[in-house]
Amino acid sequence: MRREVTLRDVAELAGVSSRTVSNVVNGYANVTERTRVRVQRAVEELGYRPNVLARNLAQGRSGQIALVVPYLDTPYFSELLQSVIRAARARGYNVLIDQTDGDPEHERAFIAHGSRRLLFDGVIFSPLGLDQRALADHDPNLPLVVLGERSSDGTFDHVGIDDVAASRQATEHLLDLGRRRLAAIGDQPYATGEAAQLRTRGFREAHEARGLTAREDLIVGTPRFNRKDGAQAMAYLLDRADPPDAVFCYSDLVALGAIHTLISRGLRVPEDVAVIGYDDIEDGAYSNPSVSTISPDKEMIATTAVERLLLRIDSPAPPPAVEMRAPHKLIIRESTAGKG
Amino acid sequence: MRREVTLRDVAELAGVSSRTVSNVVNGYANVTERTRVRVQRAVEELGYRPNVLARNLAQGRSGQIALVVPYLDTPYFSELLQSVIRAARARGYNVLIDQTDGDPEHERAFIAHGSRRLLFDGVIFSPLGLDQRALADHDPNLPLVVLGERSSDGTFDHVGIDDVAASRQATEHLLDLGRRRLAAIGDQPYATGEAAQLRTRGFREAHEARGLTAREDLIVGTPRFNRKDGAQAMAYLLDRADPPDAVFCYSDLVALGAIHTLISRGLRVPEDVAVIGYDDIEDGAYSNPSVSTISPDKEMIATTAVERLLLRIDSPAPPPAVEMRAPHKLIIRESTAGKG
DNA sequence: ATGCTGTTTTGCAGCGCTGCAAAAGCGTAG
DNA sequence: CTACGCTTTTGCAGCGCTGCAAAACAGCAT
Repeated sequence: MRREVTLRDVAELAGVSSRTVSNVVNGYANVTERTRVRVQRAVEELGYRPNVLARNLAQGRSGQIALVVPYLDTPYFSELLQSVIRAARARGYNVLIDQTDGDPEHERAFIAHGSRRLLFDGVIFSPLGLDQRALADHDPNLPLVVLGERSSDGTFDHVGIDDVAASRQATEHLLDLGRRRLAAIGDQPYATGEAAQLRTRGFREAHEARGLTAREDLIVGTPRFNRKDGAQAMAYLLDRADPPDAVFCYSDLVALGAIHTLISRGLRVPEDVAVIGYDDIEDGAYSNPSVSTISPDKEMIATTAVERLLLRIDSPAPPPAVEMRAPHKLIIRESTAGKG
Repeated sequence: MRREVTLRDVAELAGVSSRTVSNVVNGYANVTERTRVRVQRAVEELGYRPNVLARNLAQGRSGQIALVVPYLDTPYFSELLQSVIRAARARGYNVLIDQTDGDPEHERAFIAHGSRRLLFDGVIFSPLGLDQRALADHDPNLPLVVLGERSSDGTFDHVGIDDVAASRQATEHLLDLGRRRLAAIGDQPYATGEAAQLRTRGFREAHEARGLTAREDLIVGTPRFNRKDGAQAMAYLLDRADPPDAVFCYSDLVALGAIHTLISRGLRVPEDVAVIGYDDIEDGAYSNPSVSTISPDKEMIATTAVERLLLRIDSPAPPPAVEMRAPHKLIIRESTAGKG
């Protein structure tokens, strides 16, 4: 395996200094057309390609950002991931992915002062296991953008949607159908369950706004937002004396699990039980029945997050922390509206 | 922002040479307990963390591998991705992800002699837009492991499952149910459609093995293996004079799309039409009806790929190319067997 | 003491690039 | 012909680490 071609090799062939070659390669101003052409030719003749590692070291930056999410096989995240990669690539950055499984230690390792630090210039982070307080304890020099329901403590940016309003909207939709025994699946009444709690709040507020009272006994918790938990929670609800006639699920996966249980028990969706989800993943649009849902603008969340992060990376003094709300909308499908 | 602590800083404090500090930090042998402790203490006192960028340059390696797949929001890939990350992390490597959208240019850029080259020490690549010939034209110095249905040309390793056998098994399962008008959805009769063609071959062979003949007019092509294409192809099949009584879909997403069409037309699955998919994605297990499928051992594919790649990266002379077959199994669910 | 062997520590060069500031070139004005 | 300001090119140091080979040390036998 022969040695790689270096700047110096090109310089020698072109008869200029290696610094000039660097200038040409990086498209700096103030290079005469004459030399530019000469260098360009030498570059091509030798098949020179810059050594990213050396450039990184010299510049003290890696040109990479990390995207840290709890689960990659969750459609919501894999759909988001796509948009993040696209946005970052457009700005010349690579994306390093990591899945934490919601493990607090793993999450902490990514935002703490650690040896991985230099591998990325900043982090887009969707926390699950770390609560608000633990989040505050991040490497102060690490540009950080947080996704989801945590709020900013002033040292990082935060991008999310208005969960309370969205949940309220979803619940109101169920009430509009005339349903009155509404269940909610997905509550998480502990420090790291902020997202869930906001949705529960929206669920309650929707009732109150109509002079109704949410049935507290129909609010069921789940450890995760996946199909299995949804299926189990639904089974639990159906085994009660007075099962619900509508269910607000805190994610589409939960909704899919719940629907699976309903159908296999011979119930009809939405006739017997209407179901609405949250996240607008692709599966929900093609399932039987298709799933009504809250659709956050993922593309916007991703591009906003990347933009803010790069701004943070590039600015010498940390810019003021920003709270950003991406828009969302209610999408009505068969699981609440029935067949067309 | 103050300067980072370097090896030299630690060396000074500990009263040893910077090389010794390096030895301690990297756990090299031949360091006396006395010095190790002294250095260790200095490291902690100063909060030293090695600069990965500098290490990379000095060692001429990046400690990263790239995983290049066509689509990240396809559950098959996002599930695979997880396992790859886990396996790589266990061996001290980070994973850089890229999605190509099946664009041949984009794919080529990743395996060709290019400036990104140094960013990763090797690539695990699932080609879609590049055919066998284009694949051969990769940077010979790039350790490469290819996933899917291409076969190796001797310059890279290949990991996949036996598509023909698996497809045959799926088809035989449908025949065992007594169905005789079998359709196949997903054929791609062009250079980059090797995966599809192997599945079609298996479909035909299953018929032949029983002295039957596959209905060529019921083999439908699709540009991609997603829900929408599955839904459309199914609609096309149902509009025929003699619609099929069973369908072999070349991916679970295609199957989910097909089932969606069937149900919305008022047909019963599997009573009227039995459906089997391919890939064993999680959705298929919780859909209504749940989807019978061919389940490739993804965990094994991922770990094998990573292992081979690292072997290739670490060995001075390129090891001989290997063709590896991961096991698969037939999973029978409601879409062929009905409710349990 | 001296030589020998094996272990531990060190010094230096160099990975390939970019930042910085100085040097060279060049055109115009005095 | 010299001076001045601007553009273009250069040289060098240094990013922080590791590879290599030499140096220092230690233990033991002679």
